[in-house]
Amino acid sequence: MSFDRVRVRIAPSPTGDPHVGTAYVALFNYVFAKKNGGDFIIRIEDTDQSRYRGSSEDMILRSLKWLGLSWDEGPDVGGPCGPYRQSERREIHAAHAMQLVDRGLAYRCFCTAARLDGVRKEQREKGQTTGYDRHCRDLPVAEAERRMAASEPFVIRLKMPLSGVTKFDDALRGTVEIENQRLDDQVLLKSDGYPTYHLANVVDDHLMKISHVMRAEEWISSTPKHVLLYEAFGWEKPVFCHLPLLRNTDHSKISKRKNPTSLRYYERAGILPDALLNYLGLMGWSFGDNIEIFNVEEMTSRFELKGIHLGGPIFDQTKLNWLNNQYLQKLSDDRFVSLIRDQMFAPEILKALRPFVVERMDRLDQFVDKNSFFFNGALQYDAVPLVPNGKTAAELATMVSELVERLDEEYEWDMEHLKACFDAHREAIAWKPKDYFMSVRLIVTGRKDSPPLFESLVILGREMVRFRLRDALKFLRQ
RNA sequence: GUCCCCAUCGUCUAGCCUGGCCCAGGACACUGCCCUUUCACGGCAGCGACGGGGGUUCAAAUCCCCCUGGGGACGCCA
Repeated sequence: MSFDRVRVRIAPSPTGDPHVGTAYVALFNYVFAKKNGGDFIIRIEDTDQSRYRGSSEDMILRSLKWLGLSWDEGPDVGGPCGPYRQSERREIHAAHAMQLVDRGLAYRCFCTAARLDGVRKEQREKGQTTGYDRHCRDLPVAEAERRMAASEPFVIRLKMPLSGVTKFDDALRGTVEIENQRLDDQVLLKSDGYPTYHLANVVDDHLMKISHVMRAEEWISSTPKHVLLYEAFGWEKPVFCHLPLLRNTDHSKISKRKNPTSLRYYERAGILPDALLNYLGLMGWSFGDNIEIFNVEEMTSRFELKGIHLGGPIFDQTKLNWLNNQYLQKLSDDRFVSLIRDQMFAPEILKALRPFVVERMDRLDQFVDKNSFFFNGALQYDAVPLVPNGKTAAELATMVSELVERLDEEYEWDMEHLKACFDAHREAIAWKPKDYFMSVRLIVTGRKDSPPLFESLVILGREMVRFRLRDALKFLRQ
């Protein structure tokens, strides 16, 4: 038997802002599905309750819609293979894990996190590869039963073969193989009853009849584990295809620390969805005939998996801007007007702004100038005294980089949380409030006479604030 | 460290599979010129790459090997 229909999926994890890498993988999956008359599916992989963020799923779906990518099945539209949210499929995953235990292909492991940490630490010190030492692999059934009865927490691990080689064919790279003895006894089911990525992914891909697994390159090394799982269940494997990883300018995997990665940032920065999609289509793929400007339909008509170039492309803001300019020039009057009016000067933003700005202006014609920082992207820092008296640029830079770290940890973006976060940081480094907040104010708003700081931060949004802080950091360190 | 993946201008890439048409084409960026009351757009020109070494071959960016370099993975995260 083989798959009678092309079905692909993207499986974002709702742990934060919608990521540009998700859009990248989504585009290629989408185009591949359309090219082959298949289905494009979205499945939410929310199996990590510690990192789960309630609003994240909505933001992801919203951003993908903004881009204009539509899906045939997903958590919001449903479909024949639902539910499309993994947290709602826990019983299915647990049952599959148990099936493997019953067949002797998986086992219960009672090792504590502390023990595992210790094992890893020791391995690292000896210069060995870290991995589970299989302490519980051969636990007598009776003992396992006894400890279970005593309600000791446990996980279920897959019994990897101790010898031999596991191989799979990557649609772009050919055969990839790895010696089984290098494979860790992967956790399938966590002690909280949720599945790990590996289990949930394989089970759901199979149940959802996914024919091609197109995902980022970072998954290559765990693919053999997935292959072994397919084999343990006796299921037909999909075609695996690992896409290159988007990179920062320093060639590392793209990350929010070094590059804006949130789709919401690009939307707010006024990048047009078509331009972003077009740019993403240029990453590792080319249209041919020296044509660089194309839409998704055109990309679909020419798309071939084999045409994907495997070198990791650097996400270059400058070229994105150029492309966006090309699209801007082609916009119709109506579209241009509605974008400026509804997006740049959205009524919600103006309303949110009003209470803080009215008292600072005498005439309407001052509005744009006094509040330009709400609408601008990068600010000019050479004309403002960012560094307080008595401090050095290096000290300010250190302060800002710590602040960015702290803000990245802060999930809630409201007055209360921001204030607590800033106060804690300021106290920790013992800066005078005046120096501390004036520097932040200048960095974020570019001027001394701005509306109240926290209100401004809230309205500006996390993405723009992070962008400005990092931008200032670059300025301070140059 | 171990394993895996990758390797053409600074960046995105074409060419590589099916060696010769490639003293390597396009785009971004950069520089200069033109257009222009400014800036931008646009046009033109310039700068700029097959990582190194071995093979195979009449012939290698293209095939093979080694080295180097880069990246990823080594979690009860995905």
